[in-house]
Amino acid sequence: MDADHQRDPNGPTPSTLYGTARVSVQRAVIARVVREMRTAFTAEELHLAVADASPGIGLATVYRAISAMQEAGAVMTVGDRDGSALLALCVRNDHHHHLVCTRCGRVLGVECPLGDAVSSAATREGHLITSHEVVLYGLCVDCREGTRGA
Amino acid sequence: MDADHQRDPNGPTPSTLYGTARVSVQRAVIARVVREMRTAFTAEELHLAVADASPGIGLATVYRAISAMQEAGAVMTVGDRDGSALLALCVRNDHHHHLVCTRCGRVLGVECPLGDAVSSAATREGHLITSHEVVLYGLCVDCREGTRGA
DNA sequence: TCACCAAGTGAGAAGCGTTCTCACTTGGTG
DNA sequence: CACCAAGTGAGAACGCTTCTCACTTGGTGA
Ligand SMILES: [Mn+2]
Ligand SMILES: [Mn+2]
Ligand SMILES: [Zn+2]
Ligand SMILES: [Zn+2]
Repeated sequence: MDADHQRDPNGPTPSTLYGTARVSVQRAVIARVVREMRTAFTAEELHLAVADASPGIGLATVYRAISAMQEAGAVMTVGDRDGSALLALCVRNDHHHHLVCTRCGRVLGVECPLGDAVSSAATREGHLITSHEVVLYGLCVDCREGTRGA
Repeated sequence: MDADHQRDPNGPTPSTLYGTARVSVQRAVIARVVREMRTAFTAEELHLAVADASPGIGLATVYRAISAMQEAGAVMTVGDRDGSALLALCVRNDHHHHLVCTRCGRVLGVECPLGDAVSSAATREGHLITSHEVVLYGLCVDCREGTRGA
């Protein structure tokens, strides 16, 4: 059942972001736009970018595509921005987390910084830890250089 | 400026959860109810518990109290439940995170499982990490025993 | 090839958690 | 005690997300 959450390990942009769900022409457009995304984005921002590429695609369709991509493990929520969910394309399909640049919005997939002691189905002081969420915020290499000395 | 986010280190239930904000009679009631909370809670659940102790306190007042407690560092968001923010009382006032029992809702403050490599203002592969979020989910000791063999 | 129909779509309405507005009250300060 | 910034309650408003419904699409099997 984990197959639904595993995508093609070859390359950072799998051929489909929707798992086993049907890929309509609208979803193909949305997937192409998402693959071009290098930063975190909201549903509305994605809708605008999609409308720029192919006008007429409804907001509900964008939301439904986001749900499908989330279920497929291709997109994750990495925070909120003004009440809207902040989304990011997962560029790797193993267990990982995200580093969100608070300056340019770029998102980097990072290895799980939690050790074996606090990994899936591990024990911590008598408690059974079954899952976890980690998000790192900071400056990417480029933005770090840009603000050097500021 | 960090003083606003530091509370009395003596004991797990500081005398005020509101930092420097004014403590009205309504907020005193809300603070007492929150201190009795042993599980994560939503704003509506808190409002119901507050109404049980002292009817007439408005939902907006509960939300405003939550905001004040969050700014004071006494309450943190530990997830969502059906679209509502899940909140938890912070039982420690140093840098820490939370383990939420997915069965009984109990919340335990846990030490930051991230090492020095990924701590505040640390560097990771050229990126400057300024903050992070960590939430652990699993079963507390009691619930783990309750489901033994199930 | 073609009928079938589950899955997807678009537009707008609806839902719902949260915030805001406004007239009023409270409580700390001097 | 006067002052007034801060807080309150009720309900309206806001805004993100989901739902509804009639219609279309596209994968599957005969
Ligand atoms: Mn991890
Ligand atoms: Mn930490
Ligand atoms: Zn950046
Ligand atoms: Zn438990």
